[in-house]
Amino acid sequence: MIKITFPDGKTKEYPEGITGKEIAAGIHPALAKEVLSISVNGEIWDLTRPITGDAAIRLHKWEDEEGKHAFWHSSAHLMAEALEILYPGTKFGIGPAIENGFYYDVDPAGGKVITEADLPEIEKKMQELAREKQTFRREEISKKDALQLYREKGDEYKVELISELEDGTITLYRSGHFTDLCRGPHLPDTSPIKAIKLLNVAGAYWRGDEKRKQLTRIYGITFPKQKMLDEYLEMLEKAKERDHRKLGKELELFTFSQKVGQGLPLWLPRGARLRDKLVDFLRKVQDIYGYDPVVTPHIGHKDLYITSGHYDKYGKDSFRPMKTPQEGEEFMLKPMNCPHHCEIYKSKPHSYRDLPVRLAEFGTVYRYEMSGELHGLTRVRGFTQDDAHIFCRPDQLKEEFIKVIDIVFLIFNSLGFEDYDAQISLRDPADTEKYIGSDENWERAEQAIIEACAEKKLKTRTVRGEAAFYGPKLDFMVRDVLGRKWQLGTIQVDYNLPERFELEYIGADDQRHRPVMIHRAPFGSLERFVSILIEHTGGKFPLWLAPDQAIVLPISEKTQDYAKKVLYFLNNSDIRTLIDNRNEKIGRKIRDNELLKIPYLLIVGEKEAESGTVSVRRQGEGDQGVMSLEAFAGLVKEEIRKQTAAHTVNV
RNA sequence: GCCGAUGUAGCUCAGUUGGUCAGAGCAGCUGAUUUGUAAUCAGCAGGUCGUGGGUUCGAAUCCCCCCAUCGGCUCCA
Repeated sequence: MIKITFPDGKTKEYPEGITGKEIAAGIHPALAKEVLSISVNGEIWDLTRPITGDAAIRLHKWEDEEGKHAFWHSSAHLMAEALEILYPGTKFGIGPAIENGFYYDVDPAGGKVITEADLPEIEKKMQELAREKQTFRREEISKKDALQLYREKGDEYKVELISELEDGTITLYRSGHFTDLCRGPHLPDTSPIKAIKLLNVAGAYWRGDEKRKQLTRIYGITFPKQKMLDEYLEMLEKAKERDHRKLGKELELFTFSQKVGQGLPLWLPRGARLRDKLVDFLRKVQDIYGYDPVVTPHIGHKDLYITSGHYDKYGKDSFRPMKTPQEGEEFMLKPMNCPHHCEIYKSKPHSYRDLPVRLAEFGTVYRYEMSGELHGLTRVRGFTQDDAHIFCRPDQLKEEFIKVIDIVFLIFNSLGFEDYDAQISLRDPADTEKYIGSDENWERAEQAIIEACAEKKLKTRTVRGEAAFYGPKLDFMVRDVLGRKWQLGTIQVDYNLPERFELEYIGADDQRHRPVMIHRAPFGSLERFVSILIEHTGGKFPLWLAPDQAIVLPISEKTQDYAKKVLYFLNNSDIRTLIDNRNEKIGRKIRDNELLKIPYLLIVGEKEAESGTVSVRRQGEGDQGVMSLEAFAGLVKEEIRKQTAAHTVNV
């Protein structure tokens, strides 16, 4: 007998070799049907794998990540089996479960190109196979046998994977006619896989290495019930409605022109107004936090970037230098503001008493991004950073870092961004070659970040090897409507540029010292920030940011004069107001302006004209009743006051 | 950059096997209507079918180059 400990701490004796499935069935037959995988002493197992010693277990259902994981992993195998049947000779790379579904990287035989048109057929085959209720059988195999198996099969990808594994840890899973090298775990059989949807096909480099062969990656998702799949697909459709590229067009926020060039956004009046509001907001915050504004040109001498090291590192990936016609001097579009700011720092001597010096600029930079990377406003070739560089003493590093985290918090709180990841990126200790700077400085900077995050109680994920070449950093990442992650705010420590630009300050000891630099951009770039803001709000911006806050809708021409009075009154009260003077019925004006997501629609007819009032309609919420102009202006002011109260700065 | 898909009026889309196939709705313009909380009616105008080649008696439709967009991969100072 063995002792099994349940998550609630209770224990029970079972015969040796009992399986998760049997334990579940013993608790309740219904549970046995729902359970998908089991954790045994913290390791996720198949439900059918015999437990041979005392163990702490957890049973996983669909609601648990571990349950979904087994479900989707098994689905990937099911798809692989379907592919092997439909396209014999297909070779297989890896096929993991992912956050939403699964994929498999495959190399079809005979130059077959799998496209989206093939997906329905694959889905159909998967359905057939799932209904066969194929069992997944786990099998331990020696490295030698595994290698032989896949050499015979001619699958060089699996051979490569196996050759990197340790003998004694290799397992195969067999289901139907398909055998896969796999760590598991899997469902007992394929029967729970009821609803299948293959989503898209993409190219993916083998082992993520662009120098190696590109395999065909097929993404899919499966569910235990058709209804769940329908709901998932509906959710995806809804998310697409909030895509900033779609809303940007519909709400006339920004556009692109092939003639201007790809990845170069054109901000339309409504978008520019929104952007200006964000800039005003951050300027105010930065004033309070002791930043000094600076302005620098869009181009800089090539020598500037040779000094900064950017030319060496990124010269090939930048827009090519341009030459002056007479002297042939080379200039570059600026890819970074920091070299310019370093020169500003150098323009006069600094005392330790002056530090920190905080130079801020909404600086527009240009970077050559590969064409396949461009994406709406989130990834562009010309963008404006809410950039600033803090030059401080080494002993001020942590405190300055904390202040920047405060600014990021302030922005995220003000705009209701709650769902973000904070990632500390440290250097890869195994490969210190690719980084610039002394070990001692790296160590000190990494500690400062870690401590600052701990002090601000910021939940972070630490990733080694993700640091910039010049220093460690803290990034704030958010997701777009389709779940893709993007970096917004960033705070980066840099010991490198002060060195390269020979920046100095005079210390209390009357000696020259080198300052430390912090690069920071709480929005990241205005383009990306606005794209996320659009998706986050679905285009319904908070009143203080809305490009147009109200629109006056006269019922007929008879009330146009009064409507104009209302317009002037509100504009004079600093409420951004428009008028809809079209010769249309009121229902039409309401519909069109609701769709433009203007926060307040003010309907004025003869009744309102007589009494000096407006009939107020809040976007998305309907009629709010009639009120005087003064009362409406007060309402708007109060709403804005509440929204911007979150901006209160505590320094 | 790589793999795959897509590209028809400002927008959203129809165009069957190459032969009145250059269309519709919305937007725009003109006129009528003077309107009370999510689309008033009528008329007009608008496109070298992404660009450039090619095949053909004939190409939006077939082939090739290029450009852009979309989904991924890789990259992201």
